Amino acid sequence: MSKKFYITTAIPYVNASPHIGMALEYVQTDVVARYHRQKGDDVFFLTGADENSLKNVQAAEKEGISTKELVDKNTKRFIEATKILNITNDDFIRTTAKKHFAGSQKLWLACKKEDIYQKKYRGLYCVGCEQFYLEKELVDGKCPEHLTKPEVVEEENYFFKLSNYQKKLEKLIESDQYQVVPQSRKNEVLSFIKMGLEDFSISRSQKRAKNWGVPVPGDEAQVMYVWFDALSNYITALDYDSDGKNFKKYWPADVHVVGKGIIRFHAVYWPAMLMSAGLALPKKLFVHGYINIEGGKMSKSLGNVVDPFELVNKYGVEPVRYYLLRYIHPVQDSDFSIEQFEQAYTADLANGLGNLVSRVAGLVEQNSVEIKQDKQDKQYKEFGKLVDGFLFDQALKYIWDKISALDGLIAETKPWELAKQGKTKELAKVLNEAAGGILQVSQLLVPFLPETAEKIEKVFTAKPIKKGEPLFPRLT
RNA sequence: CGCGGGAUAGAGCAGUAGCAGCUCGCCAGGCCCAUAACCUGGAGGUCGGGGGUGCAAAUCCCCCUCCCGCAACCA
Repeated sequence: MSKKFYITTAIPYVNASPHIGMALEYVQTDVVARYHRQKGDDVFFLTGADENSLKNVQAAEKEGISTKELVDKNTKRFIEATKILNITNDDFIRTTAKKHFAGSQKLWLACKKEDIYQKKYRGLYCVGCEQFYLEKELVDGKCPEHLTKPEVVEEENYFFKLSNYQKKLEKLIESDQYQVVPQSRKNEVLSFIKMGLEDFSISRSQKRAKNWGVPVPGDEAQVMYVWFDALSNYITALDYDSDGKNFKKYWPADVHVVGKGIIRFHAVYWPAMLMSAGLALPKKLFVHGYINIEGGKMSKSLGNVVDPFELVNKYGVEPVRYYLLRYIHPVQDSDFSIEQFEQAYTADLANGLGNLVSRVAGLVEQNSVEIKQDKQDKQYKEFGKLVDGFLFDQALKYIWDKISALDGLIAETKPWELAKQGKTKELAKVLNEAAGGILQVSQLLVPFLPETAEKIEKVFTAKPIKKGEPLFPRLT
């Protein structure tokens, strides 16, 4: 009986095409999913799109198209991104889906009555931005964007009584019953909780929501605040609405993967909502960092957005996956640079792995050596720990240390000399060791660079073994 | 006193107490099987600054400087 493993990414709002940051999240999550599949677990990997965000409405207005058209168009781009990045998600939830509407409404109704209440909210609202501002965010009492005075708007909304869960949440996080990784993020969450939790709004008026989003059950005048509905995607995708078999089988999530910007929603709001509804809680929250460009934030207005499509088209999927996993720090913010990317390509992929494969395959072919497969599945405890700990950079370093050791082995044993001297026995021994090492490397590589791993395995299990084309041609 | 992250060789980074390390670049040698790839050796750092604890600190404690994010109904 295999173990179930449910892993999710966050669902981005789709007001624009996906950028490299989302690609990072996709790839990281994909590695964990593939790793668990390789171990024989019954994996369900979910990703999707938040289509109910007001940002989508605003983006559609700007483009002069309907919101529906906009989300259809942009969600398609996110789905394409998962495809070109070779992401193995089992489902892609769109929050405009019927079952999502039904599911998030069901969750709302499942929450304890005393946890959801109505309250008047009063705030400074900028019509231009269509959002509320805090006093301190204003410049001279004016909206920093439009330089106009915001209106005082009063609206009655539904609130969630987060304050009821302060103690429970603190214990939940503290005890690692819901484990926040890395530790520094856990500390951040704890100190946030300890500062005192305020109730948060879970609805807005239809008017403010522009008639877009999930209606509050029993109150047509209100639409769910996007977080309430967005978070529920993790269960609605499993057919929570109909109490489907996926929900029964896979919930709770084993890992939620999210960016550092939305940690509170996942570490605090989400478990509180689930507790209120009497549902099981997720087990782990992995928080990754952001990708910076030359030390600064990536943003459209600065025109420094890195497009994953362009990268993949130019260099191929596997180098992009490799770079994101090896040189973008798994949890800290990291700089992206194309120079570093190309350097990694040349040094690690072309000169390192690619060259080693050609080298050994060539030696085997030239000397017609027979490579015996020893099919013993070796356990790499240390390596497993790295992947389970989301230390993708170190896991790849571990693999590349092996590659480098194999290059060292060849330099030391000089197979070409053994061949000249007619020492066929020794030659066969050395080349078997090298080929065996490469096959081990390809096994370790499977979750990270699936296509490359497959190619390597094909080369070294072929009969007879042939050198073939370079895995990673040199950049010109 | 808002919260967090960062400051380590020319560049990019790893390293949470025990001789300061990796990749690229640079210099010198080796090899010639391989994608002008591979291997060995070398130069280059007072680990942001100051103080403290320890036999021992990049690593723990305190103070300071600079950089970058976030500041809850914003994904």
